[in-house]
Amino acid sequence: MSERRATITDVAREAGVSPSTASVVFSGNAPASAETRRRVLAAAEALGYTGPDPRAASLRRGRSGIVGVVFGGSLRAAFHDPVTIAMMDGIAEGVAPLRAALLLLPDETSSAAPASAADDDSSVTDVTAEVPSTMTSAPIDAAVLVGFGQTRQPSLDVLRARRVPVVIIEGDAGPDIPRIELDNSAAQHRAASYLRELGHERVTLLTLPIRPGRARGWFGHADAVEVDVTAARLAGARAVYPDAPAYAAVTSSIDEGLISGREILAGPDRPTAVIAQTDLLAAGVIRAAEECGLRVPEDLSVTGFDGVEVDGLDAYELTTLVQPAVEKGRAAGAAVVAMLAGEDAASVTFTCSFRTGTTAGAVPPA
Amino acid sequence: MSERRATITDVAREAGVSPSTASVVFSGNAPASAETRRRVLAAAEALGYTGPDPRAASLRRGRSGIVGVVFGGSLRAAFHDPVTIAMMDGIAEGVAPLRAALLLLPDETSSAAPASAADDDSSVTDVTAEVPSTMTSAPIDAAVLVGFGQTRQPSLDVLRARRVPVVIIEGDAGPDIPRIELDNSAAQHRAASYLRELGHERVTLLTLPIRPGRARGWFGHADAVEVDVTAARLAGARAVYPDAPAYAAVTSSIDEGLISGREILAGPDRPTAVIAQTDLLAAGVIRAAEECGLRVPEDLSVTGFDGVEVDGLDAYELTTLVQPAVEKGRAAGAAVVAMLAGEDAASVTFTCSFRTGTTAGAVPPA
DNA sequence: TTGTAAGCGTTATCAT
DNA sequence: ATGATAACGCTTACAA
Repeated sequence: MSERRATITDVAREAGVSPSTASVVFSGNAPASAETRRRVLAAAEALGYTGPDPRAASLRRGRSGIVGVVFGGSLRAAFHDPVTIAMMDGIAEGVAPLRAALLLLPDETSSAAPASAADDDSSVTDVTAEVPSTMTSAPIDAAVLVGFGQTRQPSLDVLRARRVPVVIIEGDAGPDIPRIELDNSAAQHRAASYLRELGHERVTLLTLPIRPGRARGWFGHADAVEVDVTAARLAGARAVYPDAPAYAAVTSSIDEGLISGREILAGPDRPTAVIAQTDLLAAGVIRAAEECGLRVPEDLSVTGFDGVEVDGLDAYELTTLVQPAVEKGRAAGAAVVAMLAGEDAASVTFTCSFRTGTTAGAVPPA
Repeated sequence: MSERRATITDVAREAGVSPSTASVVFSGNAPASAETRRRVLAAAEALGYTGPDPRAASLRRGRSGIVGVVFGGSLRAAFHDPVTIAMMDGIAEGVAPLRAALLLLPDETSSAAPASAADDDSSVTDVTAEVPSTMTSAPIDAAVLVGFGQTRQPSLDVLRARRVPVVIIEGDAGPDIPRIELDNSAAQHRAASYLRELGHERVTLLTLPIRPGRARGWFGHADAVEVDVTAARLAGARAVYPDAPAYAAVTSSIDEGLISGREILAGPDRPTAVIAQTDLLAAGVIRAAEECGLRVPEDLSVTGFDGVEVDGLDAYELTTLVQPAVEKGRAAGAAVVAMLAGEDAASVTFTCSFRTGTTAGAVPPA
């Protein structure tokens, strides 16, 4: 009932041409006469042939037309972040010349399964043990690493061993890997300076997590800040306000900002300004301020970071640092295209622009 | 400088075994002695061989280990919707037995590019013309269609022609395609009944778009509702409130709900309850109510739909219909697994559960 | 412009 | 438990 699927050879035979000619008609990689094209296409239609099998084509070509996007966490977490989504958009655009599609590769550490009995027998290290199987067996031409901490080294090792070209966004993967970066520190410095010019002295910093897994709360100069982005933005703020109290959130969301904001605003020495490390956190702080009956920016100034559209913040325009998220993705995509073309891709650092919104103003009179 | 990449044949030779034996060591598809395994692995390490080339393996196996996820729009739009993200999570879980990765296939209609001169010459229809090239050339084993309107028929045709197993979430793709559905109408009916029991008479419906591209605004019984989800939920509400005024949003977001909410609450005959078709819209309506100085639920009752966590709605627990979004995805994944195993997958309809939150209460005294 | 030929690297089958 | 062999379906030199 279901006969063997037609191949390009069948189509060629039916059309009375050679397989290579038929191939050329489908790929367009060489000229073919209109008449030949017509015959081949007609034969294809007659046989229900829908075009070259991508699996066979990719073996022969050595390219699959797929670019992997590796996240340092769950899909859910990644897509909760508007910046990540914008970057994905950019990556898709950037790799467009390749006509490539994006393969989602979440890189969650699988709990290290105890290996088989023969373990101490073998001196051979199974480097793939702590790496999702898709990472080793997905037919990707290149990979973009997103939001990568030091933690994900094993996956990176696998990719390098496979000689898959890799570019990393916001992270350090060693000297050979092109990086797409942001001027986090300088940018945050600008926002802090702005507040200082407005006269703010009592400023609190609301940061991203300083360490994976650490609980929400205050931290001091003694606490190590292990997350790069957090550290960079923190440094920029600290350059202006060296001794500002700092409070670390556990994630970037409005609700998290609200919870953190409540605590920050509850203290005896209430700040006149809060520098939040993301727009979502800033939005939450604004909510917290509203709860306390504080007006923004009259009683409290709030700055964010990212420049994303925060859904539900309609009434305000956030004073924030707008990062070119889509362009970061686009640059990563372009880097991939370059590497695949045999050129070597340079690292890029993007610059945030400071946007004066409506959420930061003069320091309130004492 | 860069010599040819080692193949499994090289590894086999180095290890003194046959290629098929080496293959077995890597795939685990047949038993191999510990000693053989050790030798092969050692040879692989020595040669820098990182495992079978996925492209070759997928040609031979006839499987790529990739499941496509097709969105009826841009990635950006898709990932803006928390329900979609939850579903993606579920799909990933559902296809886990396949050890497959997910390929993103946005299905935006490319502006029909005028074809070459020889056009009227040819009677052969190029069915792929209005379909993204990735759809025709991506090595996917199966596809999950998400949020699909009638619009995307061409892509579906391509997939069927390629004989790629397809399952569709919230949409109708014809009798042969397994569907993952929700009891939208019945569920919405429950929420409406609840409001009626609370005594509400003046109720306004805030719906999803009734037609792609239509502007925000009021609509009546005469207006055709072309979007399935919108129609189903609307019908459920209309069964209880046949003549309730209805207002269509243009998307599902808090800000959109806020804008719509303002207009809904501004009228002369202000409703005592709003039935919103999504949680995000409901959240926006609540914001709008707050703006007018209306208390929820004392002055205005609001119900949502979806049961997602709305970031920034901390103070309320939405009265809503909780849909099993993750399970929908999981079911789609399971259907894919079944179809790939040669079984045929049944359609599934999931049931929403009504959650009594804090946003709907008794009708305020006149 | 079209045809011929030679793989691309792997794995399933069937012996042994 | 291991080995020999034959595809999997296509594309690209190269020749005509």
